[in-house]
Amino acid sequence: MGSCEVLSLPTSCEDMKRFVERSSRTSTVLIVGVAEIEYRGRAASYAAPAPRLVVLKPDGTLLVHENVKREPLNWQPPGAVHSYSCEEGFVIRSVRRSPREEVRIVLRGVELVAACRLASTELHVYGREEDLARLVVQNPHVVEPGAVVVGREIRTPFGKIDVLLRAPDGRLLVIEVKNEKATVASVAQLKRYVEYYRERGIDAVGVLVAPGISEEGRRLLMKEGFRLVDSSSFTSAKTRSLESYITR
Amino acid sequence: MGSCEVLSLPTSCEDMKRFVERSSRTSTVLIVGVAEIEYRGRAASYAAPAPRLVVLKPDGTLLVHENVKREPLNWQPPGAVHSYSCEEGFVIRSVRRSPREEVRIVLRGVELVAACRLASTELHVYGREEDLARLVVQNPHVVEPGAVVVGREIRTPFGKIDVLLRAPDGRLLVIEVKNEKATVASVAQLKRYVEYYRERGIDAVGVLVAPGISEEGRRLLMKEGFRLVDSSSFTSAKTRSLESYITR
DNA sequence: GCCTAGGTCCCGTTG
DNA sequence: CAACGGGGCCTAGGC
Repeated sequence: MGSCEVLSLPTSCEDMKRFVERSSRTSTVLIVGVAEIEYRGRAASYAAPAPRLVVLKPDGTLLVHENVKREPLNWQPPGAVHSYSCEEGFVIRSVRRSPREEVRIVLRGVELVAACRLASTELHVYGREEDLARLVVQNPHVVEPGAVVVGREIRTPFGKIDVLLRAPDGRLLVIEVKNEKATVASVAQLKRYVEYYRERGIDAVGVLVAPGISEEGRRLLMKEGFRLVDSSSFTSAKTRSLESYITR
Repeated sequence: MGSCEVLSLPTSCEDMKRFVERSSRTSTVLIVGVAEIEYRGRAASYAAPAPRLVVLKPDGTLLVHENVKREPLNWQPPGAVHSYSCEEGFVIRSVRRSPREEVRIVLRGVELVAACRLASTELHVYGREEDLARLVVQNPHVVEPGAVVVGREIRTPFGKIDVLLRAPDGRLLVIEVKNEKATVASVAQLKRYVEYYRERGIDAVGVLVAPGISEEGRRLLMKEGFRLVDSSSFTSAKTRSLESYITR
């Protein structure tokens, strides 16, 4: 269907400017060339001229990539406004407000300019914390026999509680779910929620549902008298749903 | 210097395979085409065939971008190993161990294939927490007149303390530095450090150095009797150094 | 807009 | 290797 348009080089800066202005509204523009980059905003940085890849997306996203790393060297998130000019070279100025941030790129030796219409889909990712929380809600007995679900994503002044259960003896079970190994910060988070109830005279106990915990996390957990439920016990079910999902 | 090589299309899958295998050791490879993507690892996802940009870096990084968002739809961090084959289309298989993760991309309608040698530099970003902590170490009096520096990045079982000061009255001042507005989690972190000392019978007080704090953060801060030092008071100095830096 | 928390977070550093 | 915390984190969801 021919969704890419490649600008034939060499060309004048003005031609490049016209090409990019025209195509960047609907297409993702790729530019490879010697780029000098200044960034000022929440922090600041300067990168001396070197060959880099610049990606401009129609939603205002700006990416500057080098030969290494998953992360761009410099960037602008969606919503930034780009403007182009011909000065010391082809200049891209990308501005974002709130927070006010600006990236200025000077391109000199341009090697490749292409504009491609790409998709913008919603990717469903399976196997996140939300999925694990759902499993807990559907099987509260894995935390404690006879426990019943009180609520999900309960808001407190200190954040949302993943799952709230009530044990047969009346105590509240505050459940914090972690998809990956829990850390000391996970336990601290749980502690904030439990203290919120205890300060209101409600008997609550913290329960961490995670596939494991760091040594320091365990220490704090013990000190607070909280419990750890190993979620690997029901990862088989998780894997099964995952398989059915991935194979369409 | 001609650092980009563009594969002329259309071409056979075998030619593409050879081109990518050859160039991907030293160059960043850009492929635009209709891509179908499966990911399995810490989570799992499936993306139906659609036009997308695939970036392969020599360090093993894999990126799949669409028309929107700063974040790639799918990816593999540095260290992944890519292999290529011709099956239902041009197939890229990218495997990472620890954690074991795999991305499989099937490319059918290929629109653009280019390989470019890009730079790999070290970018110095100025204005991060480290810089603010340095300012505190150099000017402990902004926290408390007469305070002296005890240490920096002190390790406790609950994490590293940014700066530790001793007040003229002998009390320890545990300083937590935040480059941006502090949150409830920042205060909780500080609380862990202070409690560490108090449990050992050492009189300690928490001080948060930040350009501001969220309302809930402030509430917890008050409750704990900690102090907030507004770092905007010495951002002028920060800005000055930043200016001298950015203008080379 | 602020605030909270998750993320296939990535990334560097240290033990 | 694990663990911890920063990051210009980004992104989604509430309010």
